[in-house]
Amino acid sequence: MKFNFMINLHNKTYTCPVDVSLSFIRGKWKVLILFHLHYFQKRSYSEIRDNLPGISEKVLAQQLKELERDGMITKHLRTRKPLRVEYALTDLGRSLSPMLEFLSQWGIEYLKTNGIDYLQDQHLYK
Amino acid sequence: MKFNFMINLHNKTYTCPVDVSLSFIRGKWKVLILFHLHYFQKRSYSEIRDNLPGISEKVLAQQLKELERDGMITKHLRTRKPLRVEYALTDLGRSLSPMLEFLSQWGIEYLKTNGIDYLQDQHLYK
DNA sequence: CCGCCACCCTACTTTTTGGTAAGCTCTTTC
DNA sequence: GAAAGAGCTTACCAAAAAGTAGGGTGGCGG
Repeated sequence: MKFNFMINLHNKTYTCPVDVSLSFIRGKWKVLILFHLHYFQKRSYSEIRDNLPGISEKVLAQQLKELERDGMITKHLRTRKPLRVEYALTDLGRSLSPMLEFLSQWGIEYLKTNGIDYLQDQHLYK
Repeated sequence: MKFNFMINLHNKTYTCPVDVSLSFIRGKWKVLILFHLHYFQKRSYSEIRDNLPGISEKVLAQQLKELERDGMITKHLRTRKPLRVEYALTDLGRSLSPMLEFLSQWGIEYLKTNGIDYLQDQHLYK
């Protein structure tokens, strides 16, 4: 039983629907950004940046742009005079929420079985 | 509200549990391999290869090794005389099944809203 | 005994991705 | 009016990931 045929979409080729899904979340920080927005609903540029320790401005701006282009997030101009923006998930982005939650829970579980209690630690560090 | 502290595990640093989860499935083909094994239960090296059009033997062997090292899959020696092996998900690997199913369904949905009926096409190509 | 297939491995190159550092506008704050 | 912060951009460089091309063993089928 084989079904190795290709899917063509947006001038790219995918091996299967999973591959299509993955194309949206590839990139070191994308899922983290999506999870962040899932968790906080609306966030400014600097709020996202400050909660992703290690990300560079270049990469952040880049991935935000790609996520916006792909219809996963929106960028809302709050004020133009002092430039203030707000990022949030779109409906499409929100449709990934179950996965984002799953990844978070799975990670917490994995840490627990490896002797790290994330929730307790979170409490310690706050 | 901020909680930017780090998690240390296996000599690496993670920003949050989601990041921990992601570390297991990074790589262009890993999720595809996992989904494949989720779908077929047991598969040989060449069965996996033939169902991932475009993957090189180098990368396949590499990612299989990493997945094995990370406890996601097992490699079972079926026969030694003619070397025949069988890859399958471990319990840990199987614990990702909900996500694998989700990614597949999400991709199918996405394709549908973009005018591609995957199931129908699958029928056509088989 | 020739070739093919399963099951890889290795050296090397290319591509992709991410990081560094700096700069720029506008605005509020001291 | 200097500094600092939001929200970026750009040029350049490094690292990571993936691709290419070949090699190798050991059956098995003809």
